[in-house]
Amino acid sequence: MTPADAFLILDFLAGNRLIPHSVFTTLLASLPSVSPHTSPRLRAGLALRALDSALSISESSEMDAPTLLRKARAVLADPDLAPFFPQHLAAPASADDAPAAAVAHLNRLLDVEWASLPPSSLEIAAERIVGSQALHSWANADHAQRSKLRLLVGESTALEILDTLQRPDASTNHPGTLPQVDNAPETNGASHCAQQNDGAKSGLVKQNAEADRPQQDSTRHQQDSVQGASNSQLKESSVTMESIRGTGPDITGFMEEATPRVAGQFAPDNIKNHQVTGSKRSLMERNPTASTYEWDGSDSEGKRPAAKRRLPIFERTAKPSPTAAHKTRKKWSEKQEKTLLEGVEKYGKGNWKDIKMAYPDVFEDRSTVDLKDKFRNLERHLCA
DNA sequence: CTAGGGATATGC
DNA sequence: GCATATCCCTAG
Repeated sequence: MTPADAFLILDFLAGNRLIPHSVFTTLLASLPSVSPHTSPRLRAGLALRALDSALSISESSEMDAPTLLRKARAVLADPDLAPFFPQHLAAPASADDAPAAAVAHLNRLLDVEWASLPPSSLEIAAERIVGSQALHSWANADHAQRSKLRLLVGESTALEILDTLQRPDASTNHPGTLPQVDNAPETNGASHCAQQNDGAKSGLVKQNAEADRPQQDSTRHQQDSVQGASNSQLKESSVTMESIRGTGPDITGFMEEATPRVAGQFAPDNIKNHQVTGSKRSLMERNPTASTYEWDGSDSEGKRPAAKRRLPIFERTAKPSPTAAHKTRKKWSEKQEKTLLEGVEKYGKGNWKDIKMAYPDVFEDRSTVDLKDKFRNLERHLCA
């Protein structure tokens, strides 16, 4: 398992409250180490998990409230964890409160924080292949990619999506349930592209106490349904890494470069729109809150009147730049350069994907190609 | 996905 | 202009 894979799994598991701490701890010990530069979400998940653990009644005997409160405060004061608690959680409950009330209050806050964790990278990827963006992803996939997708989503779901795609009026389809089909349009080229990279060391995730606080205040997401689904698969204590290791296609292929360079269609807020109503939303239904936007945001492109519908097919090239305008140049920070060198030393030159995934926050706005290009430059310096 | 060549922006 | 850094395109 690559460090990148390990990160994806950890990121998902740590933020899922329904996975028991004992199970999580076992998994953590058997995964390759993940760099201390782990993502804010992962760090927040680990912090919440620690607090959750402290507040839970231990085994047989009921613990008294003062003891629970003491344990919780110890966690909140832990220098390794404290930076990752939201302000209102980290602020110790007022000393006047009765311990029982303080514990109850903390539990309530904890519930809110768990529910507010943004979706993990794996969940976002799932959204891309079976959720709101499934049609887009499948439409752009070639034959080999679709074979991979089929393995990931299961045969029946694949058939539904492919059938929807094949309809001539797909783009103007009305919301509704997906039709059932019973034929298999493609041969199944099961492609197992398991990656071998055992350079990973074992160990526990270390917390970086001076890293940024998790910035979750502005964008809160609900993920109850996702958590419920994952729970059914993973809450059995018999889960082992063998059940995850080396089975199925490499999902990281669908994670990388999630957002196009110039314009993206991924609006995180859309995720929560699913399944909040009773009936299941069709994959064909256009997400009412979906939006496209320019990363650059330099001009007022959105205000174009309806006349654009009459423009010929050259419309696209009439936009700001003929060849997808260069994204605003961003100088590499010293931290990024050092991290890149560290990554190359650790994972080897050429394993840009692993390096990027090992330091998600450092390279948040750098693609693997950026990493490669930058290292090429750094190399030139050394040779000169 | 990665390597390598090319285009473009930026600084002098 | 040229050199360099960053970004883009594409073959394998």
